[in-house]
Amino acid sequence: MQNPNYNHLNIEKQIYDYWEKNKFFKPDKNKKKYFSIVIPPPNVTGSLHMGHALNNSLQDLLVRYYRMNGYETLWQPGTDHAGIATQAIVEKKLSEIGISKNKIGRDNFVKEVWKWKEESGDQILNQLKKLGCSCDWSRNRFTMDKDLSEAVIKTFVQLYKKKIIYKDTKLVNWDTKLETAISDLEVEQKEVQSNLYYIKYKIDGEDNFLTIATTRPETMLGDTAVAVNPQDKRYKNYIGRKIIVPIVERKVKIIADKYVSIDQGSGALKVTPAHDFNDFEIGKRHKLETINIFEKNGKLNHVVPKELIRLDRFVARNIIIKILKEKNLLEKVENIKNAVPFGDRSNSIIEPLLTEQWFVDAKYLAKKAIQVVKKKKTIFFPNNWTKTYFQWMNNIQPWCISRQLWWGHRIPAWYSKDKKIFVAENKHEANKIAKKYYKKNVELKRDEDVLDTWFSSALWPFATLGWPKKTYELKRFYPTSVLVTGFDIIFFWVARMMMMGNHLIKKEPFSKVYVHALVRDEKGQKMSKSKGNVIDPLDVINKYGADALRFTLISMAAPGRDVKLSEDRVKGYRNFLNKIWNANKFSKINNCKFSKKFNIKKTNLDVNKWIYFELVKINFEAKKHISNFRFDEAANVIYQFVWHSYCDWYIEFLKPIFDSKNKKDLEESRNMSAFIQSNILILLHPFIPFFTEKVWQDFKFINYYKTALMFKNWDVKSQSSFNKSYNKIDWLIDLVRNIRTIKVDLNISPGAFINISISELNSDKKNVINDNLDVFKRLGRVSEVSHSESNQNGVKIIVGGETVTLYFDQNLDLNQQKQKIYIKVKDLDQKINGIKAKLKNKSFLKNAPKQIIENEKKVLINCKIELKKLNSILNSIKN
RNA sequence: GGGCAUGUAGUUCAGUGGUAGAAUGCUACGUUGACAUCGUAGAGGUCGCAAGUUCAAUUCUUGCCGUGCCCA
Repeated sequence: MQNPNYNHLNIEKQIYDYWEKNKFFKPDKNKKKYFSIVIPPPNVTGSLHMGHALNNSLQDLLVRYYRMNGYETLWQPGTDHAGIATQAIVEKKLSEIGISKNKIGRDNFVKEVWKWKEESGDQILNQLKKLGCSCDWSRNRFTMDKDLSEAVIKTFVQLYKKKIIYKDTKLVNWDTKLETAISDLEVEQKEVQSNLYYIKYKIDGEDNFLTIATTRPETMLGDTAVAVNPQDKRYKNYIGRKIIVPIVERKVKIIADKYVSIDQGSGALKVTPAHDFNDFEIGKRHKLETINIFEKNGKLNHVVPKELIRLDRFVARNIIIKILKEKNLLEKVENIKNAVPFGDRSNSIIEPLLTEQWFVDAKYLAKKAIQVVKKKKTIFFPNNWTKTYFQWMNNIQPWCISRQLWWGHRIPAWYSKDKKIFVAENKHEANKIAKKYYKKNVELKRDEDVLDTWFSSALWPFATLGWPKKTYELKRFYPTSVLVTGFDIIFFWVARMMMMGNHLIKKEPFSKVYVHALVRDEKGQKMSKSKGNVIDPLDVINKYGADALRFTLISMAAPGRDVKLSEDRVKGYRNFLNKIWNANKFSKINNCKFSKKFNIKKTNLDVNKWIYFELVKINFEAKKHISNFRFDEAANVIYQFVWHSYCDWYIEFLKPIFDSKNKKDLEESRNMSAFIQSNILILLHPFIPFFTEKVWQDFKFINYYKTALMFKNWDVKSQSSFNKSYNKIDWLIDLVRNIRTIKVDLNISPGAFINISISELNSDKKNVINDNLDVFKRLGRVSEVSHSESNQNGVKIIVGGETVTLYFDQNLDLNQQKQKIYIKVKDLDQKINGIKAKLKNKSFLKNAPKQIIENEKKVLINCKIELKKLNSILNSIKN
């Protein structure tokens, strides 16, 4: 005897081993069509969170679905090297044992990082296995792998030659804690309480002052102008004159620039081109001097007054305010809310800093990336992300790709002593070019910086397939079929892959981009450690199983909606697995399996045709939903079918058949039952792979279908002639429901048996009951079905327009029943009047489609019949 | 300020130009040989508000109100 409850522990691991040992995840070359996905490579430092769980559940669903249905399927896995994060982890680890990275030097440090990677880098991949992901692990890649590094270097050199990569001095977002440039996407604007200081700048040669307002008074040390709006009448006369920056006592020009808004602050703006993005632009327009006042760690440098040198910028701010107060130059201080940039890795305030960096001409690359989406070669789901994509691509800024780190792809640029740049794939090549240039051997020094991690990730969809080599995989699987990703990395990642793919391969990296939402807690709040509302997917997997978690996430993945995850939902779907488990137990007890003679076409029993017809319908719908990326709907229709059609009704139908001794019926039902059961596993496999594969094995379906469930296609033949039986059983179910309801209404125990008369039924309906007599009696708890009216007082009910009389043994209080019918009559009257009015309305008759009008007429007739019957029932109760 | 979503049952969410759905929660009853991680039945909705288009609007349009996110 089987355990009454399904227990996922042990089973999931056992099944995963079975798949892996048999190398089931590898693409099968003998297929006509292909389906490929590259995983959004998780950060090598990462561990599985709910976002990953959702993202990868969806990918696995797709991959399994297409693999089952005869596609050569590749799910390419791997991780990215996460420059900043990884370096920080290893640095911290080393410092715990008293080792500083500067002491051991670059080469040794990088060795330490590799050591760390070998030891802990696969954590998240193992967690993906727990989730059931069917990636081809034999192709696992890491963005720092040798071949991927080669692709990166090659790309850099190629883009440099085409002047798409260049070196420039620009303001970048500088992280003073990590001491590196970071991408503007890694900068998070946070609203904080700040002081807005109103500071008086003395006009040169006058005793008058202009007041400027700033939240960052310390940057005044680098001011090289004060700007006003040319339209501002208050300041018109001052334009072109000089003004003195306090403390540094620097004379700077008062300039006019439209950027300054008249009504913000005092209307006069201090301009610090070296430390503010907008000021930098103003500086360019007016050819202002840029004065950098910061060291790379955020402390003031030597250009500031002595007493401030080497002070941290926030310490300096307080001192400056003090000095201004003393000099009576601080007019007032306002408390305001403003947006301050924070680095999302270091959580420190980001400083715009003027440095020399490498850039990619993203605007140039964006052109093609925009085109392919316009031409619908790449399609977003849901479609509205297209807009976001265009908006960002159209306003794209040069991409700063150099990072002042040690961990990453080192920039393949070498410098001679006179600072001439030689970009080449290796030092040998660089030497050669340099020799040609100088006509002699010269000493070259390699660029210290590494490339942004996203630079290598941008090559992911093709570098993992072997590019720049022309491999089978590249030819077969590129463009990949679909990218599944969260919307938060559309800019980070999708856009970059699109730019690189279209430029380097001249083809879009993916045909479709499915964008899913974020996973939040049950109250809709973002999960975060500081809030303490994080649900760890691994805990959930342990408690309820990976299948239950997957089904929950998938069924809640409605487009454009955040997934609000609560444990109750997971529990509910765990119960669903248990329900199927027990239905299977029922099959086993009743010896439901395939016999050689099984032939669907020859099915005889209505109930078997009914469930088959239903299966065909659900199979069709589920397929449709999956190809439309409506995984929630797909999950839903299958859930409904399994629980409410198969378990609630079909198994109940089977019971009397299995109890009877009609061998033919028994045989047919055992076969059909096995067929439906196996198809439930087929439909559910992409959603809950462990459970379904396990049951597939237990029931030896592998012998009948000659394949592991993982490769069983979804084909079922439709049998349109079963339609009749489908409708018959539908009505029968309706009748049984009505009998149950009336028992509750009349306060009769639901187990009590009753007699019924079907004399008023039409012959079709009579046949339904006659053809399914045992089933009907059992489900309706009916002992006698008579074809004539008895003298006994019965209760009449109307089911699908047809009247049936029920006889109860006890004397009944029919008052409540009467009340209920009154309400129905009232509702029906209202409805009839509504339709009558409609049908009298000339413009309705003129404008509405024929079908609608015909339907209204039909409804009216049915309502009238029902009303008549209800009234006659009322009369009979009165007597 | 600009953009994108979103408002439907107590809750979480589907859905539709013509009769409003699911899951879960709730209530009552129930262990009948698959399953109490269960079954049966039930209650529960002015589809955010207002105007417009239409024979007909929860659905389309506009405005307003509320909520969330992204960009500046």
